[in-house]
Amino acid sequence: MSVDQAAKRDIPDATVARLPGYLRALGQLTAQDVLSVSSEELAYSAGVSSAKLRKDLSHLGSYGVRGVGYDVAHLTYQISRALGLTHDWPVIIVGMGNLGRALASYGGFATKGFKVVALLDRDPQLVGDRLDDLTIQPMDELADVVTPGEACIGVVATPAASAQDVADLLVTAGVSSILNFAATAIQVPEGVHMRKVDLSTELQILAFHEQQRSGAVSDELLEEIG
Amino acid sequence: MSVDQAAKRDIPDATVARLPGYLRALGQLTAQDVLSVSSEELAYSAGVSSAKLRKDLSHLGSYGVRGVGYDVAHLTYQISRALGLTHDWPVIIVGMGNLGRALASYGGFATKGFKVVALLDRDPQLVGDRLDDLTIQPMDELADVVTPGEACIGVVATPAASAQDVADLLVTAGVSSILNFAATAIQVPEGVHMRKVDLSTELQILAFHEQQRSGAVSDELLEEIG
DNA sequence: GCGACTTTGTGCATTTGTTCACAAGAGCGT
DNA sequence: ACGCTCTTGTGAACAAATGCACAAAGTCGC
Repeated sequence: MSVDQAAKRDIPDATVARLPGYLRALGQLTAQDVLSVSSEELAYSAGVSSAKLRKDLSHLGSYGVRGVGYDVAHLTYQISRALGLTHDWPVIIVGMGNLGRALASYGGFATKGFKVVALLDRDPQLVGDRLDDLTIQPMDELADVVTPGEACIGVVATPAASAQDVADLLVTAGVSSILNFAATAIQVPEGVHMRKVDLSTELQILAFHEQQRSGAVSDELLEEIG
Repeated sequence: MSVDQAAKRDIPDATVARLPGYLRALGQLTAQDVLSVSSEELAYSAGVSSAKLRKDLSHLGSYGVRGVGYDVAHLTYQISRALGLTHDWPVIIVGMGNLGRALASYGGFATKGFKVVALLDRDPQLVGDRLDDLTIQPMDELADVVTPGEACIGVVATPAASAQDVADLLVTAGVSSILNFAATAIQVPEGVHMRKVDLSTELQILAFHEQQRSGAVSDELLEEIG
């Protein structure tokens, strides 16, 4: 095993979760023709502390220059490589309701690294509709769009009720990474990676903090009175 | 300050982030007329370990019965209360493109706890369109829809380029919690809570793990050969 | 009532992540 | 060549989160 691979192997999860943010900030700098950036500046753009940024980057290797900063283009390349974005990953979206359609036309895929290769829906009414360059296909064509041996990411954008069934079908077809937008937890066998994105979860977390804030205000008032 | 409030005060962030998942799992149990559930079962439904679930719940108080489990209705209430969902929070959505519209009609809001009170967009073409029960309003009516003194959650679903401007406007209008769906990091003043949901970030994290997997496979092959 | 059985709640050890503070470099002017 | 200034990279201290294992506390059958 090369040293290089060993270095990649043990990038902490917390760091991996932040790398896309750095990549995006670097993209904005590139668009502004900025050639070099300090950890302080990049950290600000990405919304983290500079110490955290430097430690994160140190897990990838030593790509900065002391006294100067980081070369925007080179760091972009190194992070892309660490994340495995040197080639495009095929993405399949299942569920062409409001959300599925929004996702399909979302610029997020245009970002280098992903390519939507198929849109699926169970509803015969939707099958055949065109969206951008793709035609919506029925569920039973799933096996045809997954290339055996090639890794592929499945996006579940169906109602909660069918999310588990869809996930099972994806796994059976050989998809080993699933992004779940449905409003339910889904179970996947070991070895399959699953991430969940959920509007109401995020709102509820915000609600908690709002409530904490108002609670704190009440307490201050109470203390003043008491 | 009551003991109760003190207990709520120091719920760890990691726990808060998982409470919505428990709440959802409990909702499904309620729908199935299940009255009582063990930590093992509930943990499975929510996709966490039972030890983690029990420790999480222990931060809210002691609402289980040893040897029996948790009362579904009571635990639902306690978690709702801890999250501050005992009354509805008003939500404003800014940006009525594909994503904004999908969010507005998403069932996630129907979940008890939130109520969309306004839809805004900068584009005069969209202003006046109706969506469900609401009419899309121009940006300059923002001040009118935020009730002074009442906490409110703002959802940013605009293109990346205008996200920061929109966030600034929201903050100025008095919104103190922001959920950002735009493909960019935004800066908010201290005291304002901000969370970010991003498709490409999630895809990139999945890509990283896929790449790790394929790397691991290569390494195994190399070891067998060597 | 009492013992067998079940499941919670929690103290403790371990792992993971963050922050601090500074030595080690690298460029620059003289 | 040398010292000055800047910024990285990192060891070490600190904090947060997780997982383990079991005592405490309940139910149930008899």
